[in-house]
Amino acid sequence: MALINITLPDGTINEYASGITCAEVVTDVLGRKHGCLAANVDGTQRDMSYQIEQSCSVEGILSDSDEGIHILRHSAAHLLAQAVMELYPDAKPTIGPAIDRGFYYDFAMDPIAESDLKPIQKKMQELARKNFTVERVDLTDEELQQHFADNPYKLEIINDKIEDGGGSTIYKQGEWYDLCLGPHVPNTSRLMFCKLTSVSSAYWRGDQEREQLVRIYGIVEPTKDAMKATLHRMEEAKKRDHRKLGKDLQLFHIDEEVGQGLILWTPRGSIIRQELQDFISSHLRRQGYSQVFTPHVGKLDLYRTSGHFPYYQDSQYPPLVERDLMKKLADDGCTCSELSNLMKTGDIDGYMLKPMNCPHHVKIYASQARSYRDLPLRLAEFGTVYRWEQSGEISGMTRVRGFTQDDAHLFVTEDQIAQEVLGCIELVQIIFDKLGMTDYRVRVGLRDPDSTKYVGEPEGWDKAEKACRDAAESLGVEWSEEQGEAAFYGPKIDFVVKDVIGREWQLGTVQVDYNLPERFDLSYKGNDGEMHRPVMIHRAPFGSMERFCGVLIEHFAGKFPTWLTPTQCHIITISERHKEYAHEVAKLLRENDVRVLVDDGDDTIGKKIRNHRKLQPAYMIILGDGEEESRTVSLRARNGDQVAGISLDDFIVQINEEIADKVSIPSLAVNED
RNA sequence: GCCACCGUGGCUUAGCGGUAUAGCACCUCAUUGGUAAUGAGGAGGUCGCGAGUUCAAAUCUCGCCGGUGGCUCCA
Repeated sequence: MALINITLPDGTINEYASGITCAEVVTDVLGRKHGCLAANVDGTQRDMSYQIEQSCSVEGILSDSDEGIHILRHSAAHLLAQAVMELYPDAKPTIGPAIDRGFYYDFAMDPIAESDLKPIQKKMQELARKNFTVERVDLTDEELQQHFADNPYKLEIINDKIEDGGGSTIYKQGEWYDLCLGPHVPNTSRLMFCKLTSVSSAYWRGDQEREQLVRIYGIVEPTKDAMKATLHRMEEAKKRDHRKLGKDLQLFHIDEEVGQGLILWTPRGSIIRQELQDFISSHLRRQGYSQVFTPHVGKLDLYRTSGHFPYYQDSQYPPLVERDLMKKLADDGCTCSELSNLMKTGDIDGYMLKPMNCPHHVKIYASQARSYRDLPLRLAEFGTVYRWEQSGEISGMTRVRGFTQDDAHLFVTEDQIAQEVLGCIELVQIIFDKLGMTDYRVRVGLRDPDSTKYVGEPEGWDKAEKACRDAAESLGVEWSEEQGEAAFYGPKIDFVVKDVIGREWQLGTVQVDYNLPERFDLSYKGNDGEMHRPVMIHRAPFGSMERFCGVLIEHFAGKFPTWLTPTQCHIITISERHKEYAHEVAKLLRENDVRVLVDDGDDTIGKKIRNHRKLQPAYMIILGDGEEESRTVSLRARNGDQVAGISLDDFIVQINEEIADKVSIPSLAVNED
């Protein structure tokens, strides 16, 4: 028998007989209890049963590695399908991949309820315990057709994805088998710790026009402890959900009578928003932006010119038509669809809630003759826009129908693009740094070189794309280039963050735009005396105040830094005779721009502390005889730390410093170990 | 929009065919208390909205409104 050399991760080379399996190699190296699920053979993932014929490198894949957990999840999806097929023989399995947080499997079957998951999960555990060997089998094209003859979904995949004559593989465990490339765990006992989390619907191949499938989600962990830890993490995440905290902390309210996805900022939430806006504004002024204000509506014609009305109608609130015109049309017997047609063709006009601020800003640019000396012209506005999101998409503050962008439009010459894009990015960096937000990724959307849908000249695009890349690079965080992800009018940079349950949300965006200046026929006179077309940069570094605050609530888990905390100090009296001093302290703090709240009620001190904790003030100030006599305050921090006897004057100085510096964690009363 | 689940006073929640349960918050009284619940009392709900079934509906049925999770991270 031929001998082969196998290189191990540490560089040593062992000699084995050709045909040895991955499992045997790994066992030989790591011992019987190696815990590997599969192996990398020359960098390619293989099953443990894979027979090695030639010299190569081999590395075991452990269940707690990224690769390992992925395999575990994928195998758990198979186990789920096996369980569902035993309980619902008429179901047709379709696809079941591993995903970032677990796995899912889609079935063509009658809808099931969440309560049906328990029995399925039980069946999975039962099957896992039977410890089926998971076996890879090579099949020819004909055999594949036979094996999946009763499953049109699998046949579609076979026909679409598998080259003729190539055949493919299935994985078998017991009687059940599935079309799959693998690799998979060697046996089902590895899948003991599974939990099905939810059931929902999905369309076959994500296409709304196609069959609706039942999707079952689950999570799997290699050990009982790992499962416990994951479940605990999920519980903790729930506690910092901005929708829960928004209610607890009285930051915002959504009222069904006002409308879905429309945020009412309560007094406490408004303070946070206002502080953020002030912060952003101060940096905008430094960067040479001009603040503007524009109304919430504009004429339909404006949006015909910009292209919003014809192209994005489905995601806009329906247009507003003047009352007299409406009446006249009604008297003439005009139907709704006729009205809609008349608006589309431009035969009648109306108004629209603005879906974007750019057309208004463009009109400010165009209100004067511009010369190259005016550029770059940077127009900024906290502009509120309205979009008709699908009802099922709406969620808390992160997906809404009315929101305020920290918007700006920069009108620049082509030569200025790079520098201005960089300026936009710098602003994001300054503010993210201040807020301690480091967990975000940057996506640079570039044009698809093979497509012709893009407006503008290729040379301009090259420059703009380079500007976006360079800007992203300058941030020093994870960023990726995505070809074909550019808007048709220019490349862009997006900032993406995750919420507590791991969903990704796009916050800010910087977009270079050759299109709108064209559509609105914008121009400026260059130093050559000729007329030129400016380029626009759209940028909303935080996306919307709503989404940004939602993400921020979760980022801080409701424990905002002092400068953002709605009520920074809650003053608590020990007894009734300290009332006067408490109000004196409150008055003094207010005069020094500190936001305070006084509780001079007759609850006990313990009770008051307990109650006030719910609102997460930066500090509680406890006032009793001692404090009053010495004109001091005693502080209690959020973590329970206490400092007594700080002179009132010192405290005012210190808290004002803390507020001015925008430190992320209130630290005045925190004892250092 | 589509699928599943959910909707009881400001918040959390019991009840799931005989006109509603508790805690917190709120108000009153007593207590004047030193760092995560002092005691007693009180007020507050047409059980999301509308229809239907029934002698009787928070409870069953249907429609609507709203919320939650999900709707390609592809065999």
